Amino acid sequence: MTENDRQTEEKIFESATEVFVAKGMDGARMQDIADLAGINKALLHYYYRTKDHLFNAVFEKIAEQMFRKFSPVFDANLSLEEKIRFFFSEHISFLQKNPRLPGFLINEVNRNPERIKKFLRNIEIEKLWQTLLSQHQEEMKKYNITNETIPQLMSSIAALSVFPFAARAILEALFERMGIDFKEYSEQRKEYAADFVIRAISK
Amino acid sequence: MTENDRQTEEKIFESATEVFVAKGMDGARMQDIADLAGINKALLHYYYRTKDHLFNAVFEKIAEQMFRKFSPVFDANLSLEEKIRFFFSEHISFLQKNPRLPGFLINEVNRNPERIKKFLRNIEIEKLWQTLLSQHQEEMKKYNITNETIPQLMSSIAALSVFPFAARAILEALFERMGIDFKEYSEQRKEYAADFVIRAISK
DNA sequence: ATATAATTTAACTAAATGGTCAAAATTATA
DNA sequence: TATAATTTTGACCATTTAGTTAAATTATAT
Repeated sequence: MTENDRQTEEKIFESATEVFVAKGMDGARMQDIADLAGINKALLHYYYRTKDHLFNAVFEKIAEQMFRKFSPVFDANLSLEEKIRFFFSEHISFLQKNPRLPGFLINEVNRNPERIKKFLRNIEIEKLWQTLLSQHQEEMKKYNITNETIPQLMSSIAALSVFPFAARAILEALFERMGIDFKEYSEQRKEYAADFVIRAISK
Repeated sequence: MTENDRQTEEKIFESATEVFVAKGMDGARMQDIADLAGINKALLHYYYRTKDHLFNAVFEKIAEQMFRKFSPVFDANLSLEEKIRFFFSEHISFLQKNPRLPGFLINEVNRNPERIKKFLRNIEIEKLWQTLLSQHQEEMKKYNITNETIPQLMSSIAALSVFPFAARAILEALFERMGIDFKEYSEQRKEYAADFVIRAISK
């Protein structure tokens, strides 16, 4: 039954995602994935031949989700400032719903740097890049953004969005003793980070 | 022989650090640590009873190193701006020498959030906090830093310093195709990040 | 209905892994 | 130098784990 089929495969994939994200590739157990999916362990191997296959499928999906969130920034017919606000709002909303993804990605990318290289080869970064540059030539002059500082700026923007979620456990440990709630903090962050960047690039 | 003793114990600890940082707790193998230390696996258990014991020792040391780098900021008789520059310069220099620590910490802290909570309980954060507040009351007014935004600001500073190293593999994959060298980037970053923050908090 | 194909399971295997132990080697001590 | 204490080792064990297999069950086509 193709319908039932799809159901089990999907259930396996969801369970695998949950376990891999929580425990990482090395910490994840095929048995745990099977249990969570409510199926036999052998069935995992029927749908995804090996742990590696299953993990790769999960990783690709997650990486794709993470990076997809960046792309609207490149098309949208918005000013640079609007794009920055839009990005933080969208990306942090996504991370609020998927708070463990940053930690997962950072872990796996460190464990196997080749994987992300291969993954990014399929994304035409140069193209997106050129789009962005041509869309904002005048603004970049205005904001004093040069080719030299673009990587610094881009990585700073990513840092401000992603880091709090990657290091969430540390921040929560600190916040706990200051009476700060992480949820509140991350909600505030959408605006704070956007303002922060915009002030930083305004001379 | 206490001297020789110290040597093997140290060698074990160094090897364990290297392997744990590279592979994480779950990915690390006691055999690999023993091999790297040039000793028998049984000897690991002679000095550190279990893998957990050994890992805890390594983790504590690394966490301590990471957070120690923050503390001079609290004593130094410097202006807020000087402290910011000082921090980025010092912390990024440390990370250049220990580029894998951020990824390691983020991974392990996500795997076991309790560990970092326990660790931070031994650091008198409230005290450091109060020191900082009292040292810079006027400047905080000048920069429009309120009690509300302090967590946002602090986490932003940490993010700008730590994130590029945690996500180094991703950045390198991107930079590779833009002809940018990570070493150069991280050297530039000390000044860029400091300027970035200072502009961001100046109205 | 029946044969064929696809899905699911229980039981099993081989390899890896953390940990143990008794003996050997080395070092300290009387 | 003899003896005791410590350090180091090789061989071993129990458990865990990814992966296999053959049989059973279910769905599909004729």
